Amino acid sequence: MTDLQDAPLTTDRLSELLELAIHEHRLAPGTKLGEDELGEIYGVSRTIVRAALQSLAHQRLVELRRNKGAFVAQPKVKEAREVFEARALLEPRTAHSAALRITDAQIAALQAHIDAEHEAIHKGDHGRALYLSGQFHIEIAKIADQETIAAFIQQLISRSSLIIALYWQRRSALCESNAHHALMKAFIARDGDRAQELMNSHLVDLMTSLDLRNITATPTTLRDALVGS
Amino acid sequence: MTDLQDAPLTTDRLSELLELAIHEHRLAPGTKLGEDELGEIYGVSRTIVRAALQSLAHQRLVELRRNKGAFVAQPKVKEAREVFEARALLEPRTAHSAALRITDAQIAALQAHIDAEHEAIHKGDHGRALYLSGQFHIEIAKIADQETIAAFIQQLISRSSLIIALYWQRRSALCESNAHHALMKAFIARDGDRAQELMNSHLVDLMTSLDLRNITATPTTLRDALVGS
DNA sequence: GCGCACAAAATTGTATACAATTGCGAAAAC
DNA sequence: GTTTTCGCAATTGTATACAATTTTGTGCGC
Repeated sequence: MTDLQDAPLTTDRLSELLELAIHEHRLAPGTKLGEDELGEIYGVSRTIVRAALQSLAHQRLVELRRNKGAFVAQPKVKEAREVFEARALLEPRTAHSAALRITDAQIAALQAHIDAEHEAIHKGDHGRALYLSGQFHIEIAKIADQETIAAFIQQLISRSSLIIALYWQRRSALCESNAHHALMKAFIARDGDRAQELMNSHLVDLMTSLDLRNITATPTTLRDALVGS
Repeated sequence: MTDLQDAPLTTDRLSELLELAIHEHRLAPGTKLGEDELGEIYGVSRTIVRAALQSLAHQRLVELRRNKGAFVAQPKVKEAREVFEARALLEPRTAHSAALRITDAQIAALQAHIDAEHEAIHKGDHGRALYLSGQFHIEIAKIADQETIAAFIQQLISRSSLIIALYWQRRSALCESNAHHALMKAFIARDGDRAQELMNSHLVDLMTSLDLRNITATPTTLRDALVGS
């Protein structure tokens, strides 16, 4: 369970590990993240754990309840909508910029990324596939050379992963990365307008594949219902 | 110097105090924020101070250098551009939504906000005027009922304050809140398109009032030049 | 006088100890 | 048998002590 390298974990590294676990749906929304528990698992003191949890709380991946502890966040329906509305504002234009700036090397890297995504799907590792699928969007923001927006998108992608865990409705056909493939073609053609349009449809597709009708944010499992207030 | 209420400060409260100080230009970019120093000033232990500094670092208001300490951030020219590009992506559409949703009570509150802004300018309290000017934008995002986007805008506004501290060129005529007044009229008319257009021009105006030509991020004072790497 | 090396002081990084709050459970009362 | 209440266990909040790193200051050699 602990890292292979027994070098003491830093705060940032621990944050990354936890973020990855959440992103890959190994940690379900509502799960309690006890400080002592995490500290023992990763061989660090509560000081480090607390800093990492605060970091994740800042990204809205973790909810801190005073004197209660840290829990993997459970975004409400309203928050889910807001996240996708924010993505709709940021990502299409960013894809546009990326298409105009992308280099051949970056195209190759993106293609490798998609290949890895396909491989994960083929292996049935849905968690990793979902993670890579999100990273694809972040890579685009980086290609657009917009670090500030990329940071926002990164947060929104992570939160989207939580939202998918809670509100995904069609269990089959996870991560139809046809959309990513189509985007690639637009990038190769350096067609900014088309990339923007494709990204927009992609996000609409994603959102409509969620079930955001029900008002109550139903926890996934019975246990979560008891743990979460 | 310390708070009137001698109740022990919480992490969040300390973050707010420091953020306000940065926003009002009482803390200049590059200023070193020593942990012991802050702890003594506010009567809390380094534990609290560290948490607050980490929080501010997440908002990019403070830069943490390992084994060196915390410093008020000094955004580079590229970052300054990125911040305003992100604002240009988020705020006009948000103003549009706000104009369609705003209630009479919210209009009154916004008007009171503008009045307070004018008062601060009249008193010559430029720091407070700048702060209120930023809060105006955040209020709009809240009226649009977009908490997620509002949080992003809040961060961008704070960072804009640092950018203004570093790159403002016309020293006179600070915070021409005519723009805010014009926006108010669009809100009162519930004219979404006009609000969106006005917000866009307002941001362009703001950005063109900066001097982002020079490649080197020149520190404001000689001391900063020595402190900053 | 200048420069390098080593030592001391100061500051940050981390762990641990203690305080406060919460939640659970057992015991007692009805 | 059910409910209420008190107390203990567990967990988080905060402060402090210790370790590691950086910076500063001093002295020796050239």
